[in-house]
Amino acid sequence: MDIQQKYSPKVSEPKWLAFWEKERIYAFDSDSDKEVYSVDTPPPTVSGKMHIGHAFSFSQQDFIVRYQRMRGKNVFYPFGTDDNGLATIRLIEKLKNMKGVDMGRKEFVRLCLDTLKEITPDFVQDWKSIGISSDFSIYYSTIDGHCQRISQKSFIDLYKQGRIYRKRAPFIWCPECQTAIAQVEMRDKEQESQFVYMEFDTTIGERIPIATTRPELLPACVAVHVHPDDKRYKRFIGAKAKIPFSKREVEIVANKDADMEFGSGVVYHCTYGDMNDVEWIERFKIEPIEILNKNGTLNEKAGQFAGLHVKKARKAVIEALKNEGRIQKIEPIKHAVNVHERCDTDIEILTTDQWFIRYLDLKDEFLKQGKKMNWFPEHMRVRYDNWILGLKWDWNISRQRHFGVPIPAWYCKKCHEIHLPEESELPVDPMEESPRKQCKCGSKEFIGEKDTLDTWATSSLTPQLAIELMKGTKACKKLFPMSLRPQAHDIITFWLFNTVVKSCLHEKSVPWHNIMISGFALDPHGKKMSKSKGNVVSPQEMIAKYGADALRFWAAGSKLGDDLPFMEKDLVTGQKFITKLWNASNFAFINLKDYKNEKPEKLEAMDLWVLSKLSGIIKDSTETFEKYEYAKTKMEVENFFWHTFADNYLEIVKDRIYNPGRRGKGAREAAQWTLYGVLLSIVKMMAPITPYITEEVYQSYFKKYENEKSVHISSWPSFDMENERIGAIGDIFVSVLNDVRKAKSEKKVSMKVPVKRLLVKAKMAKEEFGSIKDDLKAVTWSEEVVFEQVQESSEISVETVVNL
RNA sequence: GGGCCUGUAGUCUAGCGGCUAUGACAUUUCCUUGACGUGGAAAAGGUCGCAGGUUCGAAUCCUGCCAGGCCCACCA
Repeated sequence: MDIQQKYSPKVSEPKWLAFWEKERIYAFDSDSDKEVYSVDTPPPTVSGKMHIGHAFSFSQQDFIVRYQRMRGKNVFYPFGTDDNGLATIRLIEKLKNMKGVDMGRKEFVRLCLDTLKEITPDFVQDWKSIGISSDFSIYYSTIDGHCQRISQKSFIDLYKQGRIYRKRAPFIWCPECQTAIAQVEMRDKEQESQFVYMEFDTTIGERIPIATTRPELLPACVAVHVHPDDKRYKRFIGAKAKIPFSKREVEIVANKDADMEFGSGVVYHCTYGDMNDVEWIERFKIEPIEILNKNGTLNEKAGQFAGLHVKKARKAVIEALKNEGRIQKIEPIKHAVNVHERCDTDIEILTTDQWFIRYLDLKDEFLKQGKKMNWFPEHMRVRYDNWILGLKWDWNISRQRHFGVPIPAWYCKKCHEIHLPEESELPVDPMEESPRKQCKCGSKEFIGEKDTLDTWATSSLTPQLAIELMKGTKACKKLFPMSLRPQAHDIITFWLFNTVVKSCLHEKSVPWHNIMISGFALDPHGKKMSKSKGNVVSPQEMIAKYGADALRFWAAGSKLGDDLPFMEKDLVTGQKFITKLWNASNFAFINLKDYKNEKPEKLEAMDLWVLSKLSGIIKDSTETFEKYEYAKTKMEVENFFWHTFADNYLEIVKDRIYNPGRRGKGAREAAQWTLYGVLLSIVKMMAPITPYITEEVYQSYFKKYENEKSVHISSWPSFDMENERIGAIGDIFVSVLNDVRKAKSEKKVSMKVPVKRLLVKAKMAKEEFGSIKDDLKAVTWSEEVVFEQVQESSEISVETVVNL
């Protein structure tokens, strides 16, 4: 193997990436009896390129996975892409410059699948480049036949369990995407709006003032609510209000939900301005009047305003009210409106036919499941709990979209009976195929369901999607519940919660034993990155400039769950570490040409010292890695490598290595053996964080003495040579060395300038001092070293007198 | 309005009851030492957000406040 003079990530990273793939270093062994470590890898959405947030959180999960692999586990780390959602539709529409709704369903799905085939390999390449140690041959796409089958099977199973029902009900609707959406897909948006105070006539002769931001819903007003204790309006209760521009009269009722402080204190109940209105319809048993079309325009029930879009209707209604002298005042108001998180459109409430999973009765069960899993960091569980406690509606799993996993159902044309396919028929597209059996009523004619499943209905099955790929193998049964779910904190309420729901319903079990939640990558000022702010950092550019190891090194700088500002200088720090590790290894092996891989009879005190320190680092690193505290591991190993090993130990042993004749027999061999062992341990402990440079060092130097063909499947270091007394003696040594360096620095002379007489006063035995004297003399360039034993309270009290 | 997290040197951060409060980047000075100048040695830099309390002892625990972030609710 050629050994590079200078380490270049540009050369080495593609080389080792190709090596790992060719040698299948990260392959899952499906026939093995070894303990399995299974990972429910987050499938990224195919929507362009990997972003820095991906690089951040995927690196963090990869640290843990690589550590577990080195601990000897049979690692199951599949890779998937999530591409049945709106994000994928948007991307394809953009790439192909067309609109999905203008195209036939079959045609559009075909186009999506073809386009995905083209773009997915490039997309996945980014994950490979950053060094994610997945077994990429275990791959799924959430729109492929395999996933469609499992997703549809889940639907059928839950239907049979009585958990799935279809209902015509008012639900959150996006008029832009023209589909129902879920509670979790809504987002708050601050908007400037007008707070309109309007007056309705009543049957008691007086007018009642109503404040609203949605005057256009006036034709849908079904009641007027006032607080029962509101003195201003008590007399109206039981009377009727006359709806302007119509002959309708509605009840004025008492409702404690009406906030006396807000607006005029009078609520006009429209169907539907928000989900509160839905609740009130049920509570007061009122017939709704629906005036909205699916595209956000008003229908014929809106009378003179029919045909207008909501925004235009608002102006028209205000104008008309003004003309009738019914406007008291209009206040500008800034308030939060619910919008669809994908397109920023104000959501509406529309009554449509939808499929739901009934699960509100299982809230306690979900909370219980949450407690059965280990959360890292622990406090992330609270977000999960809060979300469950705040759930109000069943899970709507149907979407009115072309592209997605079809809902496997037909309706009998004659009797409307619902028919589901057999498991063996899956995956099925009910728009293209028909049921095999005729209906109970004798009819053979069916209408296929044209709705598709919510993307989360499929991605909540990622453990099953991945594990089913291993069907029939020996290790398959050992994969569930999975060992680890890694993800970021933004989708605890989506992906994580939904997966727990499915697992609970299907498997009666938690889906994973451990959950690790990553934070976000922020811009240098601690702000969220977004395309609109223009503060987005491209991981591809950073990798090209500094290498993947440097980027991973940065990602290892933040505690799990913490957000981390991205600063390019941190990559420079990583780059320096990588160079330093390369140079130190280079130096070590220049002097290990005649290395014999056997433990020498006698080690010098300073060898024992560095080994003792190393033992402590190994112990700590292992403990911290077990607790997902890779940032601590990285920090400790880095510190040890740089300061204890490179700055001190290497300097100390140079004399023994260069001038073996001047020193006792075996002194050089002791240094060599120690150098080798310590460096190998450092390389191994850093391997999960910086996989490329450690592989380069391992392959260039260690490979000829070690058995494993890659450092990444070598065993995690474990040995214990911790020795308190040796540690203390070595610390005295380093303390003296620092004093000498300080003295030379103050005199502004080179470290190489000889010290005429070095006097060390310390609390240690004469023999102990004898064991470090030669090394000390050499590294400080002293001509004479004198020791004076003192009795002081502190064990490592040192006084150094340097005569230059 | 509720919940959770975070406030440590110019910047990012470690420490989360007891050593002189850690390290990196930036700053200053020195060292062309035979792995590395992408290096090494040293210096300066801090009311540990603010105010109380608990304790022999608080950056660390408790209470309140202030600031920032995230999630949720309200938004007629």
